[in-house]
Amino acid sequence: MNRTDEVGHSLRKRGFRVTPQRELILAAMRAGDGHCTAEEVYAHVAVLAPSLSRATVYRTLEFLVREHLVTSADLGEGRRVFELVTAEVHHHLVCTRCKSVQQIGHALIAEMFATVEREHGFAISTDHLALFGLCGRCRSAESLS
Amino acid sequence: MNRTDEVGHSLRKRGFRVTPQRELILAAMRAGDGHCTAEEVYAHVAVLAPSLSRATVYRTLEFLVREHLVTSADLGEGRRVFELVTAEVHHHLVCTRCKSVQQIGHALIAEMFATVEREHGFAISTDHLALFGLCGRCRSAESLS
DNA sequence: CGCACAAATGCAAATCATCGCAATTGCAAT
DNA sequence: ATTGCAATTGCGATGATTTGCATTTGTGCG
Repeated sequence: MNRTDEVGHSLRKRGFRVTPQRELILAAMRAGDGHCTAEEVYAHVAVLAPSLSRATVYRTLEFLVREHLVTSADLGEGRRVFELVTAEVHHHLVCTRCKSVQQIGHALIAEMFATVEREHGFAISTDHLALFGLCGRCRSAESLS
Repeated sequence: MNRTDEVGHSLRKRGFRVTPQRELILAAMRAGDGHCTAEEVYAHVAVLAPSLSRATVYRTLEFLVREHLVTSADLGEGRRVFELVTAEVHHHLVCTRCKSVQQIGHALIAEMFATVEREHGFAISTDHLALFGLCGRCRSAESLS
């Protein structure tokens, strides 16, 4: 049983449908390198299924996020990206100067989440954070000026 | 010298202009209860200055964020909110179930930021985080079902 | 199989947000 | 007070995203 079937089964089990549109959208996301914007998914899918509407892409992505099969993060400047949920939970550091994006693991963040939960009784489920600031290179460049 | 003058002075000192539009937008934000969306600001100022365009509101808010006079956060559901920078840096816990929003201080977050900086050489400047999850009440309700 | 029904889609219109560019206008220096 | 210049605005166009509603179509069930 491949991953497509697994996802399909898991959706059906929860009372949702597995439509050709959803399969195409998931396939498009698997084909990409990880992050993709809604428009990228649409462009990819529109080749195979020209009648598939933008609205369906947006609604499906939102649906997949709601069902925890996909995560999304706003990397600033209108760049909202989507990514299939994989084993590795991670977050991003976005440099506001050079726009570079680096990835960090979940450990540090999880620790902070645990403290918040302990002190405020609030269980955080955010699993794809974008944190803005200056990367190492830009910090050096900045301090020279 | 009131706060308006202070902001004006601080902007001029940095080579920016204090225009009637900017003053109106700042006044609208002070009139609100803290958080406000771009559309709310626009609706508020459009009464006094119908010719003030939406583009100016969006550009001005973005400008004020860039100049650290305003912070913004995406509290989910397409609601990007803006807030005047006050003394107290804070963040928000947004319950995905009951939509309640609670505020937390900067201390816990700052600690995590410091660790990220130490381990990744990245200086985070994010000062208004929205973290999603379940509030105490909804966690109890959830565990019953 | 074929049916029933709710879930999902497509379309078009509404909404939210951004952008290029010409015209305007603060403001600092005469 | 006047002037010069760059910052800012308004406008209209464009792009991104969401929504309402009629229609289509998976899915479970007999």
